[in-house]
Amino acid sequence: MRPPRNLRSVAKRLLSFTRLVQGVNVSAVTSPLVWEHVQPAAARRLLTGAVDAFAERGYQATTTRDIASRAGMSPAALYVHYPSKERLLFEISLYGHNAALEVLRSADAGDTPADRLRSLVSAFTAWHAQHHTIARVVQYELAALSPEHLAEVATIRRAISLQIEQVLTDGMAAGDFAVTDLPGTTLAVLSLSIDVARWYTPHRGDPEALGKLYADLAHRMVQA
Amino acid sequence: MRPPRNLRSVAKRLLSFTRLVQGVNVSAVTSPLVWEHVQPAAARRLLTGAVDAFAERGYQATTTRDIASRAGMSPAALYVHYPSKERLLFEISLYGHNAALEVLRSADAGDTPADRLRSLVSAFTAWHAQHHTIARVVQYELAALSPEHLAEVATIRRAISLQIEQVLTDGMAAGDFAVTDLPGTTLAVLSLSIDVARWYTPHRGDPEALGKLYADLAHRMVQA
DNA sequence: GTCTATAGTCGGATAGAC
DNA sequence: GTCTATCCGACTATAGAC
Repeated sequence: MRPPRNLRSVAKRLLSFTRLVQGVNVSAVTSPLVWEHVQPAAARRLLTGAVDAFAERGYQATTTRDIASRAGMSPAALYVHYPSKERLLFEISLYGHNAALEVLRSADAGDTPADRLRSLVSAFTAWHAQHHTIARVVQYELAALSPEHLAEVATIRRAISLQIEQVLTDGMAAGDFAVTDLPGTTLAVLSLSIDVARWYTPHRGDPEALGKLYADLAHRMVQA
Repeated sequence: MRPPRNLRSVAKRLLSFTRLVQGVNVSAVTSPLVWEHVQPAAARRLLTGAVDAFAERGYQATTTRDIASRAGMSPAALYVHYPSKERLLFEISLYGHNAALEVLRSADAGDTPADRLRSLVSAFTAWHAQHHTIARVVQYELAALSPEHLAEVATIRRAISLQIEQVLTDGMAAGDFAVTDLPGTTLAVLSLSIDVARWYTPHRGDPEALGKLYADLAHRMVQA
């Protein structure tokens, strides 16, 4: 005798939705405030559910049923808002890359290259900690994007890299930094912040404090 | 009218096997020398195929058909040598973790904490570059392991972390290092090397040279 | 130990009612 | 815009011949 599938799936979805609304579901940790521009609310719920699922289990291990369930919907409802699972990934990845670049551009301020570098590394690191679920999708799910979508985010990645490379170049020109391998050191500085997305969880400390620590470490790596 | 499936699949497998034997298949880059202890040869071909596939596409995106095909076999033959796809992942992950720890233990030598740290970071970084396919599986596929298998590799990961923490502690005690946040700095040093697995490809330079650069950067991060 | 064939399950995506 | 129901392909793993 088969279980009453309809009742079970409805109950599961209601439970999931309730937990979401009450905000106590530990797996649904993405702040909805970040995605306020995504309308309507159902599309936003799907997107935040996808971010959490992709970050937790990876893109390939995440099912559309899982995403829909986190948003309190049936699997079919997803396709009203997004044409495919990959498109959902792309929207997250594109937004995340742009957000990371914007964080860097806003942080590139200071009287000396050293001040600028500290500000950049601090902000970039804190962003990866604060938004570690989005960052995980940004940094570790590139291979799941379609070739066209990958090309689009790749241009943003180059801009991010250039932002760090420029301040190192300026610091070398001013004699403040001693860098023998510019591309290698650029990559190392970026790398330090990016890897935060791999291991960070909220119980591992305050994103701002981590940013300050990493700004210090990065500065020491390059100073003359 | 259906295509002749038998002939097609046999042809594909023969082609795959031929490329493997000739060693010109860019997707089959894992050196068989590393896995000489895996016997018989068929099991070793499956394992190296799995390493390459997992590193390239991720565990979840890799099919048993893909692995078998890289080894020049039918999907069913895989189960003669391994009871499941997850077991294949575990064998790779366990071996990789042990290899990484062994590299650190062998490298922990030198007259001063600074020499030891440089040696450790240099070797750990070079290993992640040299064996970037294995390293990618080790660092990015933990979530796909069964709880029991994950627990087993987690103990090795703690030993790896301790190896770095110890030399930092010794350097602080000797007054050679100025480290304010020991756990944070330990993680940062490890992080720098681990992230190499994410971006490294052979065209990005010599593993040994990268090791030297990173040893220098890590030393500068902590020196008094 | 390898094969062909397939069982049994699940996934992305669609159809059509409301 | 959401649902239920389902298609259809692909997946892991197994059965049984050789």
